[in-house]
Amino acid sequence: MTSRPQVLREFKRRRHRHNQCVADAVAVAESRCTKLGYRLTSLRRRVLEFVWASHEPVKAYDVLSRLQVEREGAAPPTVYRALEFLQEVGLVHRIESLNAFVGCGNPERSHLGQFLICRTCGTVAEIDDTDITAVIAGKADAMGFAVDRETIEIEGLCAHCR
Amino acid sequence: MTSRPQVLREFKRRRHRHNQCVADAVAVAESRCTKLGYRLTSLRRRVLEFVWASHEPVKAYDVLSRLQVEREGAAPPTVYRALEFLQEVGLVHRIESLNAFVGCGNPERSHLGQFLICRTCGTVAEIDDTDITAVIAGKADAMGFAVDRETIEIEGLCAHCR
DNA sequence: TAAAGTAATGTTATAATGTAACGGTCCGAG
DNA sequence: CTCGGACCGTTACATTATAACATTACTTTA
Repeated sequence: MTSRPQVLREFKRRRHRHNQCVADAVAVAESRCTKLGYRLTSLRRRVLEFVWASHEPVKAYDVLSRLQVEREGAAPPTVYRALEFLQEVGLVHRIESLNAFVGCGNPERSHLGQFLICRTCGTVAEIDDTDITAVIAGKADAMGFAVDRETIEIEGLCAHCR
Repeated sequence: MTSRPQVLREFKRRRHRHNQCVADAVAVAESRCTKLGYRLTSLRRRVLEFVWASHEPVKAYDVLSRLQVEREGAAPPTVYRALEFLQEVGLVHRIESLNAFVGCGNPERSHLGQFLICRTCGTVAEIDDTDITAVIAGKADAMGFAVDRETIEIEGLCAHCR
């Protein structure tokens, strides 16, 4: 098992310029959609911003509530469709164990979905670790299993909350 | 990364004496509950049997339908309570990405929840792999994160379905 | 630029999944 | 045998998600 350079995104410090996180995410989204020929409509951008409202997973119906403040006719499909789009483009991940969504800070690199979830503060860190992927791929391969998608959600206590 | 002996449960052959799987599971459940001082009531046993009806994940409401055939008053809480109990005792795992449940064949050893899920035949294999756990624990540790629970659900194609 | 085609969103309804709360019943300990 | 806690019945409701069809907005091309 060789160790290679990899994306190790960290838990955000409690205080940081979060507006910047959102702005960066939107900028990345713009360029990614342009590159792929998809449309980041105002609805999709707004939903993305709501998902990025924190580093905690956000529920679809919470996004809906916020959306309804400014968009009268918003209904569940409005949100679910936008979220589905954002997932397909890799801008958002779904956390299966929480029925919730988090922004992906690095859509170019990762569609894996390896998450550390703090059960106290709720913050999620996405790690896109090639060693983990490699070990799993190796084990799966030994069983003749071809991996398509991995869902890895690790619950525990983050460094801040210990 | 040293390789140690580990439980590598296999995908079941298409044709096998499945009654035996169920019978074994119930026997294990009996002895485990006895050992821990819990009661495997007839309701809980029946729900366990329904979960073991196949090697595919079973939905709570499917269990409910079957239960209602023989138990007039069965309602969602009936099933969810039994499933919660079975999970706590380690006899059943919840597959988060499917909102469904599978039996655990080896409750003594594993509460980890590492699953290979074939997207064609739906069959699930539980692997309780110490290498995977170790790699993840190592990475988490490097970030100061203390792991409580891991949810690992790998979707792909099993050897049969390739 | 107008028409036609496609993508996106609005809208209504409903499906699927899960839980709260309270009351009754059963079972084992004393 | 009776008391207390565990288990289950029952009703109601909360949460999460999708189907289906109508309308609007955008893009392409003649």
